[in-house]
Parts: sequence; structure tokens; C-alpha cells
Amino acid sequence: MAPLTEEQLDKKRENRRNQIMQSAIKIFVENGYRFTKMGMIAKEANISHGLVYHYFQSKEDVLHESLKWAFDQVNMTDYFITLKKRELSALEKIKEFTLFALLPNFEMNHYVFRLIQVLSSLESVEEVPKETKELYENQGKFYMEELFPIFIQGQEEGTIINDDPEKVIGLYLKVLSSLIADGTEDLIENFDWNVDRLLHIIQK
Amino acid sequence: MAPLTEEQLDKKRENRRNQIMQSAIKIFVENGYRFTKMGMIAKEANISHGLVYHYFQSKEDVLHESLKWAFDQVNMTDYFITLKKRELSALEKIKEFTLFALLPNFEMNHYVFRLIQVLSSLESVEEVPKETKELYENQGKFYMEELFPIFIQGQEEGTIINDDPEKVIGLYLKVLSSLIADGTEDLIENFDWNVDRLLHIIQK
Amino acid sequence: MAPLTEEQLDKKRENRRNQIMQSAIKIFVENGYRFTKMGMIAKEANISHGLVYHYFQSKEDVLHESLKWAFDQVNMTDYFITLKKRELSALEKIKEFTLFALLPNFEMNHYVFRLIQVLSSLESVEEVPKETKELYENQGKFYMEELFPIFIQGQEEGTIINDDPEKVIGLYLKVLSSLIADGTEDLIENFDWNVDRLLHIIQK
Amino acid sequence: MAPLTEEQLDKKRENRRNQIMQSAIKIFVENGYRFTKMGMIAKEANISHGLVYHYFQSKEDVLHESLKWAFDQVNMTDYFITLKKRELSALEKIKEFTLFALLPNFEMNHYVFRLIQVLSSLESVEEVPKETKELYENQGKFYMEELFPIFIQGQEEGTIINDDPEKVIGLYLKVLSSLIADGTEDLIENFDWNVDRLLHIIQK
DNA sequence: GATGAATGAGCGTTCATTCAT
DNA sequence: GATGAATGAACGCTCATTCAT
Repeated sequence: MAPLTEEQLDKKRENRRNQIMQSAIKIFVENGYRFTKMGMIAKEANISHGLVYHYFQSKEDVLHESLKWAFDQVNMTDYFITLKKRELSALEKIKEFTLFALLPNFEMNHYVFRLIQVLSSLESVEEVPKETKELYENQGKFYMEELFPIFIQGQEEGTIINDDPEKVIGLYLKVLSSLIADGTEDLIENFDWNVDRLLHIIQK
Repeated sequence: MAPLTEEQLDKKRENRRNQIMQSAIKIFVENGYRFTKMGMIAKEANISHGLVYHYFQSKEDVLHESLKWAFDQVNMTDYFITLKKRELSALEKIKEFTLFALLPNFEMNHYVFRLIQVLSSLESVEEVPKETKELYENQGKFYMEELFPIFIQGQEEGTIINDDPEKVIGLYLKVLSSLIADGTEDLIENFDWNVDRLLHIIQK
Repeated sequence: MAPLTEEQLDKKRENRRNQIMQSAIKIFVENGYRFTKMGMIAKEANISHGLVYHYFQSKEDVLHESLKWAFDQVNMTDYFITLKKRELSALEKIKEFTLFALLPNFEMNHYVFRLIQVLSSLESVEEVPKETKELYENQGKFYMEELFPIFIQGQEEGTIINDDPEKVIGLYLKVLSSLIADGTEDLIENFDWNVDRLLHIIQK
Repeated sequence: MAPLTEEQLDKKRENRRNQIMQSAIKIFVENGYRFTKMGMIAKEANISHGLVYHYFQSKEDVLHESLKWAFDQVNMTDYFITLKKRELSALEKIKEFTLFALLPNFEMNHYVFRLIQVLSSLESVEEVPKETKELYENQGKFYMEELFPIFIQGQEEGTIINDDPEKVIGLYLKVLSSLIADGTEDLIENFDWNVDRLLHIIQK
């Protein structure tokens, strides 16, 4: 039979890569980097472990590429653009963001917050290259930057405490990411109430 | 030398066990269960790795026994008795407790909170038996019970929100333990301010 | 396009085989059998590694067929016919042969001596079938036969020692092939002097 | 039962190390570095592959330590001291040395020459550290230095060609080590005659 | 015919666990 | 009791070989 055209191959190849990265993200999030075994990723993707090495150089590479891909996928930039456009008070926006972050939701879009945790746990794993660790820092900066104007707005609206916005956002993000890392299942019951209480951390 | 009496032998055995468990706790807290190697525990205890198996069945067993022992050791009961006796408002007591929980402090007494994390991170580790995981739950119940009267006091004093105390305490403990699990280093800067803001979760 | 005739197809197939074998020889000579990877051969031949398996059964088969083909290709028979025709003393002919053998020269014609090494190094590799190893022996016999009359001539001319020619040629070929196997780079400096001294092995 | 005394343990440990190194040398000599599998060494030493790592850090380490040990074992220094003391002509000494070098003899003392080959083949293996490669160079220098006075003696006695001794020794050692590398089994038959002929490389 | 995706055996290495001393 | 030698399952990764397209 005729071989596939270059285009078809590229498509197939890309699909496989994505399939592997999706599986990898899931396994990394669930197990952390070091305990994730290549075989676990392969099994999740229903392929042989050897095949993973057809698409990626190493475990490190799988992590790095998967993270980059995941951050692209979730496209938080668009999320924030939309969020900021909405006719809401700052507090409502932050609530919206909080709901989005904490709702345990296994769709790729919501994995991103858990990924931050995976990344941050890498801080102490020497074998992971600096570039990968930098993704974390950048991600953190990104949220800081996106939330900054919203918090300013809140301060102007008089609903958010008047302390240094960086300090306020820093604490709030820390709490959110810790909760996410720890697992948000416990929060589902009384979800709205929980979120409302958390918002008091930053409210006047 | 005269041979040791049975009692003396038991004492010696007990000491060794404690020495190992103390070391194990330290290493488990610092590295988590999976990345703790038997050799690390043995080294910390200044014994050979083979000897650990004279006192414990397996790594799992070391974990389980060490956790039980640690929870006994720290004797949070005493802590709470003392805390409750003090002439403080409920809010001040809870702040006191929060400071105690979040301050990174490596004395055995303070390890207990970090142990919660070791335990909670085991949730997804199949190889750890249910009984060990249950320790976590029990530990949670204990804090709930101890904090309950303090929160009631706070509601009576009018400083704490009037919702179901279990719900309130549950959220607060969840936040604290998540932060501990995630690492509290980031909170040191502006520590008092951070604690004050966290208290707003439960304040009227 | 009109489909190719059976003959043309055969021709094409033959060309591909040759292309692969040529590449294989180069890679085998440069890396030895065991460290040659199928991918290296495919890359050298500018084809996919899968295609190699359309023309050969296995790595072993590539080796065997390539060796047979190479020995045919280099046509040392012609070389010796020409050499013997030249108006030279036996010693000059042997020197000529020695220079030819030792000069590192990557044209196919000169690979043949290095192939001897590839083969001889296979002696201890169990996975290579006997038949392939036999090629080595046959090759040795061939040189013996071709050099025999030249050495006789030398003995008649009184320049070569009068011992059993097989013994003399045997030693000389052993020395040459060992040097080739070991690498002749060290011999380049003072090349002529080195060759002259080696000739003393067989000189009166 | 009482544990072994430190001394007994050291003895046992040293024996094991030696056993492993002896096995390693054999396997390395027979297979070269890259094709030697840790399992082959372990099997030769009748131990599990895991145990090798109790005594050595890595495959590289096994090689390096084994080489150092082997060079110590053979103690060529003593050999040369004895050789030089003997009342022999230079040519007789060199013949003696040649016999010693070429006689296929699997006792450790004679492995040393084959080791040179193993080492020299490492030149192109990047993964082996420089220090290990340096062993080769040092070994070469050592022979050069030890043979130097003998060759000078020969030149004075008028039996060895008057060219630059380094050049002469260099060629002779190259031939010997190439033969050893290639295998000296073929030379056994007519051994004395073969050695005599090889000596003509350096004779007047 | 031709491609390269896919598989799985095997290698170097680590580590929980067992066992002789 | 105490040591550390010894084992073997398992992991990250490579590569000969097979197979769908």
C-alpha cells in the first residue's frame, strides 16, 4: 500500500504526541514527577513504553513538553481576557476565578492549576532542568499580572483590602494552589460557602 | 557482665524502636514516603539498614508504627489543655494555634502537622494499607474535637461566623493543612499579616 | 508511466541492495558489527530503516550478504593479476601490497582488509552464524594463494627466507591484519620506514 | 550469631572485590568495554548483578578499578628489574619479553597486554572518563621507558638497528599489541620461529 | 516498494528485603 | 542483637524487528 502522505503522517504524529502528553499530564498530576513511571504514561495512553521514546527524548522531555503543551491548551490568556471584559465587580471576578480554579474538574482546562503544583514540587528535584522549573515561575508571574488589575479595581471599589496588591494576590494564590495541590474533593460539599469564606482573606 | 533481665531487654528494645521511629519520622517528613529509602532512615538512626528489619516488618510497617508513635509523642492533647486554660479570646487562641501550625519548626512537637501531609499524600499510594491511611482521618477528628469548644466560644464572643462550627473548622483546618503540605516558607515574610488574613476566613 | 518490466524491477531491486550493502560495509568497518545499528546503515543509505528489512532478513543477513558482495566487489583477483604482471622484484611487489594494505584509504577497494578485521572480530560473537565466519577463513586462503607465487619468486631471487612459504606468508598476513584491525593511524608517521621494517620479517 | 569482626569483613570484602575484578578483566578482555554487560561479569563471578553495585559504583568504575588492580597485579616493574639483571644480550632480553607478551596465557600476569588493547579501544568511547583512558597512555609510556635501555644496549652491541630508539620501540610495541589484540592463538604453532622472525623488525 | 509507527527484549542501575555470620 | 553481603524486581532507556498504511 502507498505510504501516508507527509501531511497525513504529521497529523497522525501530532495526534499521538497529544495523546501521550494528555496521558502524561494526568499521571504527573496524580503522582508527581519522580513517582511517575514511563510505563504508567504508556499504559494510560494504551501504547508500549518504547513508543513514548519515539516521540520524546526522555522522561524529562515528556514533562517539559507536556507542561508547555498543557499551558498552551488551557489558554488562560483568553480566559482572563473574557473575564476582564465581563460586567462584574472585582470581587465577582475573583470569585469566578476561584470557582474555576477549585472546581475539581478533570478536563484539561482545569488541570493547569494542579500542574503548577507538580511544577512547584520540582523545585527540589535536581534532575529536572532549569528550563522546566522556569515554567513554574513564569506561570506564577502570569497569574500575578493578570489578577493585578482586577485587585486594583477591587481596591478602588472599596471591597478589597488596601495592602500591597502583590502581597494580597500572593497570599491568595498560595492558598488556592495549596488547596488544589492537596485535593479539592473535600471542598465540594458547601462549595459556594467555602469559596465565599476564602474570599474573606482578601476582603475589607 | 551479667545478662540483662527480661525487663532490661524490653527497655533496650523499646529504646531502639523509638530511636528508629524518631529518625523515620524526620526522614518521612523531609522526603515523603515514597522517596524515603530504608538506608536513609538507618543512617539517620546510626544503625545498619538490616537492623531496621529486626524491629519492623517492612517500610510500610515503619511508617505506620512511626506515625502512631509520633501522634502519641507530640501529645497535642496537652497542648490544647494548656491553650484552653489561657486567658485569651477565642480568636487569640485560634491565632495562637495557627502560628503554631504554620511556623516551620523542626522540633518533634511541631512535626505533627507535617505528618498530616505525609499521610494525606498517601491517599493515592496503593501499596500503603488502609489502616495507615485511617490515621489521617482520626487525626483530623481529633483537631475537630479540640477546636470545637474554642470555635463555640468565638461564636459566643461574636467574633466568629455563626455557621455550623464543623463546617467552619473543617474549612480552616483544610486550608492550614494544605498550606503546610505545600510548604510554608513563602509565608514567613509578612508572617503575622498572613496569619491575620487567614483568620478572616472564619471571622465575622 | 508505464509499469516497469520484470527485468527493470529486478535491476532496481539489485541497485537498492547494492546501495544498502555499500552503506553497510562502510558502517560495519567504521563501527564493528555489534555497535552498528540498523538505523546507521539506513541513514547512510538514505532510506528508512524499515526498508532494509525488505531486502535483508536481519542484521546478520545484512552482514553476511554485504561481506560476500564486498569481497566480490573489490576484486582482489584483478589487483593481484595486475600486481603480478608488473616488472618488479618479489620484494617490491610485497612492499607494494603492504602499502596498499596498510594505507588507510576509504575507497571501497581498500575496505577489504578492514573487513577481514570485522570478520575476525566476530569469532567470539555467538549470534553470528558459522557461514559468515567462514568467509574470513576463505578470504585468508585467497590471499595465501595469490601471494604464494610471489613469495616463491622472492625465495628464488634470494631475498626472502627459505622457510616453508605458507608459514612465512601466514605470519606476514597475520601481522598485517592485526595492524589493520588495531588501526594504522600510528603508522602513518614514518610510513615508509615502518613498512620497510615490517618487510624484514620475511627477508633473508 | 556474632557479626564478623571488622577485620574479617574487610578480608571478605576485599576477596569479593578481587573476585569481581578478576572476572571483569576476563570479560572485558574477551568482549571489550561496550559489549561487556554487567550481567556477564556477575555471571562469571557467580554472583547476582546487583552485588556488583555493592562493590563498585558503575560499569565505568568496575573498568577503572579492575584495570588499576590488574596493572598492580602483574607488576611489570618487578618483571623488568629481573629481566634487566639477567646476563643476557639485549636481543635475548627482547626475545624473552616477546615470548612473555605473546604466549597466550590466561593467568592474570599475561592479561596485561590484552588490557592495553581493551584500553586503547576505549579511545573512541566517549562515555569512559579521561582518567581511565590515561591509564593506557601511562602503560604505553611505561613499556617505552623500560625497554629503552635494553634497546640502547642492543644498539651498542650492534644487533639492533641504529634508528631513533623511540621509533624502533614504538613500531615493535605496536606490532606486539596488535597481535595480542587480534589473538595469538595462530602463532602458537611455530611459536619460536614466529618470534624470531618478528625480532627481525628491529634487527640490523 | 517504502515509510516510520509500534513492540518488547534487554541493559545499566537502584533499592526493599532476606540471610549468613 | 547487629552487620552488611546478597538477591531480584523494577525503572529509564535503546534498538532489532514487525506491521499498518
